[in-house]
Amino acid sequence: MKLTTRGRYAVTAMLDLAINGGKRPVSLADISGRQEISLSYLEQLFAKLRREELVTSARGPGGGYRLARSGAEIFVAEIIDAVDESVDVTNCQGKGNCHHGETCLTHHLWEDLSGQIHDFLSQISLGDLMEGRGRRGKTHQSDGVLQTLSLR
Amino acid sequence: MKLTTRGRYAVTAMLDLAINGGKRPVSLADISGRQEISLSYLEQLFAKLRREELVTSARGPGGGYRLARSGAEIFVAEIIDAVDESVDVTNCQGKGNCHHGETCLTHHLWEDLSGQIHDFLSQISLGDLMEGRGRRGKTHQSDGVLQTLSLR
DNA sequence: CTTATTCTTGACTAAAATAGTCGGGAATAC
DNA sequence: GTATTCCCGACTATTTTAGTCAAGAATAAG
Repeated sequence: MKLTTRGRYAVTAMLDLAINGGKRPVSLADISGRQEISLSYLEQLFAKLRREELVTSARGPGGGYRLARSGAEIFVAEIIDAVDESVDVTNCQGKGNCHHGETCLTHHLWEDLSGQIHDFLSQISLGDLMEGRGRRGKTHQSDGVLQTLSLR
Repeated sequence: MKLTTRGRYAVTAMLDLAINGGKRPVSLADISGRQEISLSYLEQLFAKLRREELVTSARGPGGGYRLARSGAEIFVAEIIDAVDESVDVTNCQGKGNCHHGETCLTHHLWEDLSGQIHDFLSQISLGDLMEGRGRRGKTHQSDGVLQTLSLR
């Protein structure tokens, strides 16, 4: 799991799509204008998002992109995975051939953490973000989400 | 919040320090050997970690670095913040001067998400990782942590 | 006190990833 | 038919990452 500006652009663009996309598709030119991301760069990102079936496209005048599913069913981790091909972290390629030294141990620990972050982002949907279930939202039951974490 | 290979190196190195550092300090040469990170690159990273008071140093033979606090009191978010200076995300600098367009809205949503990730990583300590309270650990009470998330 | 070890610092360089450009093409609504 | 929009590949510039190098300061140990 990596979290770079490219992933941010993708999530931002998808959020824009979720917000501004009703019945009509949204053109990349629109997103480009609103989010100040270059059109051609968006094209590259959406090529990947389409390959992963997170969006559908329509050509021609009035065309553009739509979310392939509802915002409640599209998770942040999916978006980031789609555009940000993850790197292999270990230098033993999981072959377990580094018997000496702690190399594999710490790599393994990192992988665990990375997996946790991924799981975390797999539980946050575009819909959640839009509904303000971010940090300070719905003060009733979903605020304080992180306090319920029993990790420590 | 950003999550790049540099942050991974830093967390890995700190984990190595937590694992291999007992009474004696650990030299960067040792970490470099075990984790296969170039010595000079480690030097750069540890300069920042020291500035943020996450480690203490001792010069001379037998010298090296120590965790400034116990592993249970050093959190992943701190390490990443120390080495990975975060970028400003908005293009209105929070001045609230983009009245037209949804730019600020999506940027705000991203900031919320970014904050959530940060909070999440602020709750995982080096000690937690070492104790196997990662993904598959202590199957009794701390496994399934993520299931307790009530975000959705 | 000398020496080897280790941190400390800054400047520099190489490599990789990111972000953006360009030009042409295909589909399609009007 | 024509303007609009997605689609695709190649190319380039910029930034970040990773690594190198060289000089210096502190200090433990002989």
